[in-house]
Amino acid sequence: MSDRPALSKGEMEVARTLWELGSATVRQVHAAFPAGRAMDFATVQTYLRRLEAKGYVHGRLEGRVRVYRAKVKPKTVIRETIDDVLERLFGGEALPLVRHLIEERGINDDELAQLRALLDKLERQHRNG
Amino acid sequence: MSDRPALSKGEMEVARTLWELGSATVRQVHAAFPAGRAMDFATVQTYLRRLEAKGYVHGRLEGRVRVYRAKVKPKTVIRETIDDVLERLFGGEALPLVRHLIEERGINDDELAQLRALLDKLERQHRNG
DNA sequence: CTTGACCACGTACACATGTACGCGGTAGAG
DNA sequence: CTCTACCGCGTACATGTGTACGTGGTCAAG
Repeated sequence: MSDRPALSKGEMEVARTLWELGSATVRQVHAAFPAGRAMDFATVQTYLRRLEAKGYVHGRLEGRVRVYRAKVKPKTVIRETIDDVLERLFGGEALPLVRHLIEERGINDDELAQLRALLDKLERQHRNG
Repeated sequence: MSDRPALSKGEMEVARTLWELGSATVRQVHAAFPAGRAMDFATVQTYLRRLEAKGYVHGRLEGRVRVYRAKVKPKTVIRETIDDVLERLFGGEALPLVRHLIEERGINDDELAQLRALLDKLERQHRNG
């Protein structure tokens, strides 16, 4: 299923930023980084280059500036990443992770309600589908 | 919060096996590896050494054999790992990940029921606590 | 005592990752 | 035209990771 090399933590952060921006130059990605998680301009540049080498983004020279845009959708990357975590931490089972998230991390009333709605929807789909 | 160096993928697998065994020698960990995910004996050994260096396990010579046991609980590692994933992939929000797990990965009726029960329990806790 | 099985431990090594410098080119300011 | 600010790109390098070999020592069988 997964063909491209997986993303490292750092690469992931840069990819995430690029997804948010849609399309951006090195400088823009660099600038968009949350304060407190600053990294050097050149570092961002390297990450983008590596992301391109791995096939996750595509960069095109527009004038004298290279503009990058994502080639792989966040959903895909998220799925691959989560699949991996699931495999390594829970033997591939999704439910234990859901349980962990709900039990160990605080879920507030609002989120609880959203979850419940989600379950309702799923149940309807099961019945119909 | 997290002080020890994070576990790499491979280290995680070995740690997981050790958690299952509770306490084991290199050979036992090696043998306990699921077929299809075999790795060399020496590789397991190296991982255990590194896990010890990172403070995750503790090995003691019992007779002429080194017996390893986990120093850090799975729950702790899982939490740190998930926190990390959450941070990098979802900006720290737990709900989107739950949503992803429920929507993108198949959850069957049985699991759905379990989830629902979990939510009920949580809701009671919220009301009482 | 000799041989074989087994093990701890040091060491190795290629590739990945995190982080960054510096050269050489160019667009715009003066 | 010259200076400056900026940028692409090649390169670097320490550390992390995946994977493993070989040496030397020890217990057990013969």
